[in-house]
Amino acid sequence: MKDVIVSHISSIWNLLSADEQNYLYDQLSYHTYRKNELIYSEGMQPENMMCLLSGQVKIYKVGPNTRFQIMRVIRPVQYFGYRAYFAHEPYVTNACAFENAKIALIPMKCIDHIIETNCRLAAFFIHQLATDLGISDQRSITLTQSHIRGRLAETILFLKKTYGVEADGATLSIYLSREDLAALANMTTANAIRTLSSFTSENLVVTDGRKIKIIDETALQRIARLG
Amino acid sequence: MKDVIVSHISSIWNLLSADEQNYLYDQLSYHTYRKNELIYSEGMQPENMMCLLSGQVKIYKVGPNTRFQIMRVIRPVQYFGYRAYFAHEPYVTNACAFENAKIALIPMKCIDHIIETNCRLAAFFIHQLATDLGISDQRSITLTQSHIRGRLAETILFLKKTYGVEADGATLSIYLSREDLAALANMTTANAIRTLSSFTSENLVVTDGRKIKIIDETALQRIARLG
DNA sequence: CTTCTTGTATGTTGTATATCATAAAAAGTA
DNA sequence: TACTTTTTATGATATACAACATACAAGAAG
Repeated sequence: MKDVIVSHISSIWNLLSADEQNYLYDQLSYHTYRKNELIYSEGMQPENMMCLLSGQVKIYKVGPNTRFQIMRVIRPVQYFGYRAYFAHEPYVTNACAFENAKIALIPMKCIDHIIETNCRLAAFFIHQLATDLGISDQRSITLTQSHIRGRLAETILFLKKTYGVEADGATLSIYLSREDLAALANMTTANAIRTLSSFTSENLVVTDGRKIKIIDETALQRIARLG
Repeated sequence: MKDVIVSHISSIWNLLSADEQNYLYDQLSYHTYRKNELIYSEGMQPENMMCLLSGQVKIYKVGPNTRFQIMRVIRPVQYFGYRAYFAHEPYVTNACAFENAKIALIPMKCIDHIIETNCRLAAFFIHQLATDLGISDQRSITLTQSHIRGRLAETILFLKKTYGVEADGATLSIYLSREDLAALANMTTANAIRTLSSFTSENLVVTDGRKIKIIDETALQRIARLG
């Protein structure tokens, strides 16, 4: 089992010395989460960093009016759950599997210890955090300044860029409920449905259940850019 | 001059070995910016990391409708301008001095080089980036989910926490224009003025020009919490 | 001292979008 | 099968806020 994990987490594993690999090997563990199962929640102390091996995970926050907003979606093979530990804080977000998920757990204490002497691993996290911070700042602007159509268009394009498309080159390979799509684009479910069906009648996309196929990407880009 | 800089940037200077200090000492430079002068702008390649020695700097982004939003305000002595370099991106924000500012410039190439072997410095940046990412995520929620009164109340409390108060224990020690206050709280200038004067007539704050004195902090917290 | 500019203040109107309501379709469940 | 629950869909209403307009105060510049 552990060897399977190791084969998946190569992007950090390869940064380690043989000694460090041995040290970490003993500490690795593994957990499966069922659909809609909570992985961690706001206020908890972060102990492990996680690597999603398969399935889908969403990281979200709950606002004052109980509406929830998806901050990022984790796809295999990505790491998550380390930010709070590095900031010496409890978690400020919630993580939930929205498809059955297999997750490798890596104790942050070990990571912290290795980082004391392994600068390449440190550089990995610096790069990761710096990239995520840029994305988060960009999202702040998009979510607050763009109008509904712009936000939904941008979200659809974002999903294409992040998750890619199926063999036809146009259908998003991630299937989200309308509610999650709304939580990602910061709008109510009703408006996500409404706006998506506008896009359909304007021949920008075609939907089939939760499948979204992009028809006119240029037009979507224009809508996203103008807000 | 350089020795003055060194005395100010102790939080990273102290993490360096004697050799590293000597190496960096030669590369340090220094620049003063006048009020409203641009320090860097979106699209530029990041070459230096900066340390604000005195004055005030705002980091902001411009949205699709040309409205600008302040992402963070830098106070002495804080570092900024390193995120984009670490993410291998051009700047995605603009930085502008809104009070005459003295700024130390530290070439990122040098930092990058030192980080290859100095894990303590790497850990400094990891901590910094992780903290900023948490703040950015929290702001996303506040700015999108709270209503005007909640956003302004939260912004005032945020300014108190970040910049502190004067001798009376209640007057914010940062003086922002109404326009900047609005850009920070993500609203139009007119609404910032309007809402602030509501707060005044409700005896939550007292204003005198750009001075804001907090009268009823508990009430402000309640408004911020409920959105 | 005027004149011009910039920041502050407040009222009015229009519109984007949340909220509420209802219903059909789809997906589980017995 | 029938029955419940969830998801999707669409219309009507309410409201928060942006946009616009106007006025005044305070500096800055002539």
